[in-house]
Amino acid sequence: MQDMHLVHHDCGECPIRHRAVCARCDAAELSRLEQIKYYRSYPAGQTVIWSGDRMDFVASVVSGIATLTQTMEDGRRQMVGLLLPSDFVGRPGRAMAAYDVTASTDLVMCCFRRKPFEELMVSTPHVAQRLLEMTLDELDAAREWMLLLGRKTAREKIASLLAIIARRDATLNLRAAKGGIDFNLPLTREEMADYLGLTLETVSRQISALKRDGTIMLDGKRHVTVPDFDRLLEEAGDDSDGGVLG
Amino acid sequence: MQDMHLVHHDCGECPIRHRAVCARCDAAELSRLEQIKYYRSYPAGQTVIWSGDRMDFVASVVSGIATLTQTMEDGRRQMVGLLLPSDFVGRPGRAMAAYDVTASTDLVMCCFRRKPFEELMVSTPHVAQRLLEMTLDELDAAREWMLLLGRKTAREKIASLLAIIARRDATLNLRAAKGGIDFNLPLTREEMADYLGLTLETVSRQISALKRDGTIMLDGKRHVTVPDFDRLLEEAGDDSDGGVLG
DNA sequence: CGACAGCCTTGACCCAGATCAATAGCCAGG
DNA sequence: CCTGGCTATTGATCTGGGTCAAGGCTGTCG
Repeated sequence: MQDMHLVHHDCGECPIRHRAVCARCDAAELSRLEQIKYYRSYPAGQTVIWSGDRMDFVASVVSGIATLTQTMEDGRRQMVGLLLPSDFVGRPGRAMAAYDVTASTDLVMCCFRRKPFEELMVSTPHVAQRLLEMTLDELDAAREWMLLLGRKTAREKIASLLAIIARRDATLNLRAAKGGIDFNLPLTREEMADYLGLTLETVSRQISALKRDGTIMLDGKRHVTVPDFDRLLEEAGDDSDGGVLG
Repeated sequence: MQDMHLVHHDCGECPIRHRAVCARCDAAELSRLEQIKYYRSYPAGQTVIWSGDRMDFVASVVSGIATLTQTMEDGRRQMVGLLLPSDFVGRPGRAMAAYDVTASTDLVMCCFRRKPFEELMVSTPHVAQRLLEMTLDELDAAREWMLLLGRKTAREKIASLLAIIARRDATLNLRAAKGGIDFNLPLTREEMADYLGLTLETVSRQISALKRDGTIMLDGKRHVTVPDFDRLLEEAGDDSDGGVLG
């Protein structure tokens, strides 16, 4: 957000260089990517693409947060993805957007026109390899989310979301994820509700409840402090470790 | 199921040759795969792998149906994947199973030891390409399921599941998906409940309700006839078309 | 400064689906 | 044939979270 203006003509200095779809590229591959890339910025709240629209680019989130949502005809909404810096948007080989993509905060994306990118995927295996790895990670995340949506209580859902945001925030900002943690919620109550399969009233009530019994502390509506992360994980109903799978 | 004994030493005659992870392979690549493949069979109900167990193979489902489920410590279960013939099991680059894999019917899998398969992925781009494509499809399916789990009513969930099974059954058996359709439910009421984030009682009640008002007909507990597929889709709350995205 | 617009919180009430419980069909085995 | 073990159905009741409604807080703009 503060670096919306930072447009890195040199990929070598890009903050997501080692996590994005280009992570595995060598210098030669990177320069090919550099030739077809361009940056786009969106202010918070703006829609990047509507589901069903033609989409002739793919992109990496450079800074800010984007969301993927599905909407039913009667207006029920479900967020199906939360895209943080380095996450990939779009699907090679598909011309139509399958989801609404929205900038949840101010957003900068590094875009590639779809056709050249697809050609590049065939010729530079490192891009395809990394994309496969990222897609498998997203599939795992989606499946974890399925457990949350199908089986967790409202309180567990909120605790899980806070834990995930805390963890992601910690990795992005290189702080330790143990002991007292604090972070800013990047989502409104309504966006949280859309992500968790709840109503915004229930989100609000459960956050109040977690505050009431000391699992979290709130400073304003957005700033959260977690005095005991393990306790939060317990509330989330996850296996205590949050273990990384080899 | 009926072809549990069919072990195809010649990939050319394999029923999933053109849909599985090997779909794009040329003759040379296929023969390399053929060298490292082996078949395994599991009777209905048997667990293929437990979540957290070491898993040193990956595989394609040849015939039958397998399920992926996640379980919480207190026993709540959520199915996160339904694997039909040609679907892929396991994750290259990961040694631990992330989910319980269970044979829901008698099951035959075409297995590859993980290490040789990983090496082969690097050297034969067609395998990696196809795997990426399949993973992207699964990610889309998982996200569609997130909408179902987060926002659909019990009745819509049942209708959606029936529609999906009907459609998959139709493509596998090359029957037309319009007009009166019939198929066998490959899942018990409890498995359906685990998939839909419901209890088995609710599943039973909603199936009875759909039968009562003529959306489906039941012959025994497993055989379903759908007189009007569009009506079923309406009950599922999906956009009428079920449109394929380019 | 006041007014309005967005967000958020809290309360009262309701209902879809969970839970608890009883029963029925359908084999396989003795 | 009866018995026991599944699987499924159906009823009665309970409850978590949805719905509806009324403010409260904060920041921005005139």
